[in-house]
Amino acid sequence: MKNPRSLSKRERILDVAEELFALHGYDGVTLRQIAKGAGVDVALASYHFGKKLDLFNAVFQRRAALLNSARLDALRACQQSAGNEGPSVEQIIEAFLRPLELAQETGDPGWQHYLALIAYINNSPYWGPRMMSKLFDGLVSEFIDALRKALPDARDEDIYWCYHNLSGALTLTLAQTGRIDKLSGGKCRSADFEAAYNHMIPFVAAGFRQVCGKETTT
Amino acid sequence: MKNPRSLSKRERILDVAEELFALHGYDGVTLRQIAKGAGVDVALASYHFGKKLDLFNAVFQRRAALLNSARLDALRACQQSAGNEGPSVEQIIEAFLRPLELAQETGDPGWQHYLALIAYINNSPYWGPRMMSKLFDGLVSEFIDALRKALPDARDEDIYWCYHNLSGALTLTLAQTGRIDKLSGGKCRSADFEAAYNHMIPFVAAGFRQVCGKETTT
DNA sequence: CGCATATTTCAACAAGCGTTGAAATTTAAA
DNA sequence: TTTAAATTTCAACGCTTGTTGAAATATGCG
Repeated sequence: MKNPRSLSKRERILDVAEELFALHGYDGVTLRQIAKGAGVDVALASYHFGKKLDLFNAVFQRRAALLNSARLDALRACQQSAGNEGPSVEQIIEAFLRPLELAQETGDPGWQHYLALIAYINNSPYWGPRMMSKLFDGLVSEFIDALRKALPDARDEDIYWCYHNLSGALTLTLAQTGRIDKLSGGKCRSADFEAAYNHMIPFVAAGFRQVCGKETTT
Repeated sequence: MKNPRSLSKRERILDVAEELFALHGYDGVTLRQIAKGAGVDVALASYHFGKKLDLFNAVFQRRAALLNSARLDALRACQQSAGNEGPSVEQIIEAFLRPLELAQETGDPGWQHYLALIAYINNSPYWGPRMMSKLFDGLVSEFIDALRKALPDARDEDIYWCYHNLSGALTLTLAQTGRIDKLSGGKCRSADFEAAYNHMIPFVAAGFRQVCGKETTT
């Protein structure tokens, strides 16, 4: 009985945990809330995942590999199509951001909750260092290498600070706080990731060029 | 006995609460931890502030007015010195960011914790809409008005998205997660706000110009 | 000092927490 | 159908939580 159709309840626990953790953070959610949301007994979460922290990690890990490979594929693709001069800053940033749109493309609301959870973790002084590095530093280093090639005159320090700005803008987007909706009087919608990226890509690319000097490619 | 020298313990509770809330979030901190950190009985927090949520709000409000007026003063100052063409994008962003350096200038570590708390709240889908708007929307609107004048060709929508990018980059900086320290191999330090702003200002200004069209002023 | 008020502690409460062992149920193969 | 394993629930545990009323202490005024 390795894998019967018990996926249902186990998966439902992950889905509810994902949504609640993204909204209220690790300490703001109880196992009983998760169980109630999933229509399941409290003890079932422990049976499937162990401690509360293990469940948190399971939620975090569930979509990590898929997300990482989607972004890495996008980077490889734009590198391939760019010849030996390498891709432009815009193309690299596009590869970094566009795969995140699978959150709406798949129609799975879980992806949106997951990205909000990433934002929560990335912005947390406690969880950030504990969880982000192990899973995302490899990917980020690849993108930074690509940016270094596209900006050969740049000092390393400047590239990292620029990436930091990119990461912050992205993080606030993923967090979905809805603040821009109110500020703009409805002209902008937090949920419109495509509009967010359409503005973020030229914005960030111009910032990189300003701080990190001119490019070699086009 | 309106105001004897009881400021000591009351203030210590606020200081400890500020630091712990910034690090672990609202639900990640107990009143007993705060009391223990302040060297005080649990009940004292309730006596001075009421419910836990009231203490949270008190921490949030304590420095809000001072911070807001410092930033507003900086905006007024750069508007005054800029003649009737108005200040440039750089000058406006500088006025938005530089006052935050009082966190290190005053030598009061509480300011750093406070700014990290702002970052936590601003990035939270739960607290963001509940707390940021009432206190900061007025200030933000003033800065956006100034940016609109400096970028007369821009569509409103574009300005708000660009501000969103600025806000995100700033938020991640204030959160002090230390991720950039590790990623850069020590070349960049999260605690070095001056370096962060020195990179953020030209980065963001270039982004605004790219997305929002050319300026009228110099 | 003596007194009133503000501050602080003490002690306890009801409720909710994560976790666990054992019982009940479902499942899949024989 | 029988059987054994996987899944799910039940019931309870020891502990911590936020909050509160009463007691104790400190403070400042006349």
